[in-house]
Amino acid sequence: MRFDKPPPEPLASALGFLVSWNGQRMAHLFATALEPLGLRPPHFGVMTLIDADPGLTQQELVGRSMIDASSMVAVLDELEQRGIAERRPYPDDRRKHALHLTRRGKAALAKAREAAISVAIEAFEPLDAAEQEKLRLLLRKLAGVG
Amino acid sequence: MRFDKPPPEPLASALGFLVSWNGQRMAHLFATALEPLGLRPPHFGVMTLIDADPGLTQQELVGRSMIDASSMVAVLDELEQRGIAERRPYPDDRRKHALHLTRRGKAALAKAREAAISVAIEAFEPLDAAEQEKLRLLLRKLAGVG
DNA sequence: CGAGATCGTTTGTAGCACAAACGATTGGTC
DNA sequence: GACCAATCGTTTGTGCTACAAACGATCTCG
Repeated sequence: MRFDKPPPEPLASALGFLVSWNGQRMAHLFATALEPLGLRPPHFGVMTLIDADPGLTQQELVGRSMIDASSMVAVLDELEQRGIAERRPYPDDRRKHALHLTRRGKAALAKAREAAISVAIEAFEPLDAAEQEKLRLLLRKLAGVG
Repeated sequence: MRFDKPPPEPLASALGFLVSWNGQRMAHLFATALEPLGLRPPHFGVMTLIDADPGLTQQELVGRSMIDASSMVAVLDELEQRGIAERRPYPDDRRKHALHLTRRGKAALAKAREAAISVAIEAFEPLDAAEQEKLRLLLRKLAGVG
């Protein structure tokens, strides 16, 4: 996808298209910002979830991340292989794994957060603080968040 | 991706995530609405462009649609095979093709437009007219449109 | 005419969603 | 205590799309 130019005019008037275009652009910027760290958005999301709630099972991660179970296996394999996360045995149920971040994983997450914040600041620069807040409220309402 | 539930709370507060989530949801809803017609979003986009400006070359379509040249070949192959569009010889340059919609193509586009409009109305139902307009303005500004 | 650019095309790599099936393990039931 | 169904993580396969590189045909320009 090319995001160097704003969308052409007939499309830029359609609200649905605008929502979709900005969304894909944002996802693309985010992925680009993460790339130098060797991470893709799914990795960042999973790392964030594990950090917020250590010991989560893969099933719980799937439920919270919108990543399907098949892909989750691959993401965790990569995180584990790189020493960022580890699957520990889950007490009382040998089918499950308890996911934890390693020390290296927490450091990597901190770096990734910096990149995410800095790209967000840059991306939303066209809007002032009040406009950003208004946008947030509208999108929350559109998304159906209380 | 699962869009049946609103995004989980730690994420729903991040503006970048909200933009991205709503965008992907919108794209997904749109694709689903188009599916019964045997069309995918790229087909609809290309059909719309050809209809608005008959005789466009593939290069011009690529420039206006954010679809890359490789994929454009496949999209046009499918549209042509289904009798929706046709590649006619381009006057003065035998490398180029002039794209046109067939009568059947125009009918298919009309149907697709109905589906698109109806899904848009449904998707933006949580927002009243004034809110939708405010959202449109904010997103245009964010996208860098005039 | 010849060199270089352009247009459409083909091929290959990669990420991701989705669906189906599998072994290991668990829990409930008779 | 044995059996059956459900669950968890996993593997495999299909489909769509972005991206990059290369190609033949054709055009343009010197």
